[in-house]
Amino acid sequence: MVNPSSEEPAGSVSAGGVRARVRAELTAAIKDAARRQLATEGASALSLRAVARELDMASSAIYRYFASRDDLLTALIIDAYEAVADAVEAADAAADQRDLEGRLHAMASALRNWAMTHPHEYGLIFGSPVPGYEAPQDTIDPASRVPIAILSVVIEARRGDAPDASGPPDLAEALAGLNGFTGGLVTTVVLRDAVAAWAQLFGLVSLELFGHFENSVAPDGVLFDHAVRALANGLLRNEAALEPPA
Amino acid sequence: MVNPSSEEPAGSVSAGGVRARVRAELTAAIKDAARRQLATEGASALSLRAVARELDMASSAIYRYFASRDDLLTALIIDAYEAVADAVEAADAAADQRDLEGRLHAMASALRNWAMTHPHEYGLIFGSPVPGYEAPQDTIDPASRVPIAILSVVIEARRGDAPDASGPPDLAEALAGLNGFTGGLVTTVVLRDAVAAWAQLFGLVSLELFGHFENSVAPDGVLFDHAVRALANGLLRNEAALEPPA
DNA sequence: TGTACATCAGTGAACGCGCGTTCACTGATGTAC
DNA sequence: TGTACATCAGTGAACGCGCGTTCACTGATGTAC
Repeated sequence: MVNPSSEEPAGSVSAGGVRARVRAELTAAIKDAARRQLATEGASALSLRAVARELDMASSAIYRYFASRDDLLTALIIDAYEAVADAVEAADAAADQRDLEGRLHAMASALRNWAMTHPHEYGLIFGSPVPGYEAPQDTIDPASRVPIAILSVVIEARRGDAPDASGPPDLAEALAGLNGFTGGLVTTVVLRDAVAAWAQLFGLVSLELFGHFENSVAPDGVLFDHAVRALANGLLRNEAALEPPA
Repeated sequence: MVNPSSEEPAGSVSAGGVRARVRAELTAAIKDAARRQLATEGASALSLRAVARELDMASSAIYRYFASRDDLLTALIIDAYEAVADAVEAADAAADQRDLEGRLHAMASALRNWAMTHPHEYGLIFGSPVPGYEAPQDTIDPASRVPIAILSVVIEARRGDAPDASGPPDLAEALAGLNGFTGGLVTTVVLRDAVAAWAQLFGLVSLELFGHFENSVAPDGVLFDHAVRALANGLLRNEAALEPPA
């Protein structure tokens, strides 16, 4: 019922506007407190009562802003998706648009930086799904912004590939869901490489953040940097798309 | 205090052996019930009381087998690491040892298959860390078996690379933690590619399993197959190790 | 083989806790005339 | 500008629940002589 993300309904600009602004502020304060709690307790331990406690209000008051715990969680998830996407897209926009390798590197670094500075929010959206929580439709669009940003650069780089090398039909079918994003501008082999690249970036960040690089890879991002450069180097030229002799 | 994984202490073979065997069986039954619960509720909702309920015993009885909830969780985590590792290593062993690409493909497929058939156990070890749970030392060795198996094939394939192409010193430093595993048999550039490959496999499996491929990549593993073959093809030859023009 | 003792497995009650959500309510803020 | 009414924000008590862990205990199983 409560829909805090919708704009205030039309009404008296001064009076109604005040109420709406206060409401928006408290909504944000609740989400901030929830985020803070996320950082110390983890997603599934997120508690409405604890959030209310931090804000010095009755636990029942939260229900004026979010219909349920899951609603609050959904809001946090959407915010997190938007936040990483903002960071990644901003990094892309700040780069020389002609330097595709530079853009890819900038986006990858932005992704890793955001993850390192918001580890629990990253885990919320990129870790194992929260048990019992079913992601609603509203999360789909925000969730696709980052992968789309990365795919886009690859597509731009490889648009010129000969269309006769369009790859095996079963692969095309497996990637059919991406046609809406790519507009068929690119061969399926390139698309395969682009998805694999996104998986590698996601994998490097997640492995590090989730502790799987402990004692084996330094936490300074040097490996990440080199790996991304190598990835971009292979990906944005034709070499990496070589098919097995088969 | 309770250490269910240790073998039975020396004693009368018949009598002591019976008690120990019964104990081992119940320990396994507890872990099975816990795993079953994991599958429906997720890791952080794992409850000793629910496990006890499923086994028709008093909740306090669990404490004869595991000192605490965290101890049980640790046992499940270790089991899960061992189980994936067993699957991956078995797939490797079953392949023609001379066909390195085949071995890599076999291991990758085993990883994905295990993940698909044990999604919550996969999430337990490869998802976001369970809040408040600190992984003890005993998890380190089992956790490294899979990455080591994968690195090993790459190392074997690329052992002959010219040692003068040993790569930038900062990269060598970042990967110094891996020296114990590789014995310096391989250049740091190859090592970088190997880690990136592991990250890509992990990323492909995790993205799919955690729902990030919904509506974009078919769930039939066709993309995975093609991506792995392309990865192996590039990785096990020299081409993928080409450095950027600097 | 038989007996006295020690060890172990499992019970059930209890402690203290926190949780999500509902409900009837009080005041304050906004709206319509 | 003033008044009557509607809407909204926030309260505090309560419901019913499940949790991890401890404790003193009862029987059964194993051990030593």
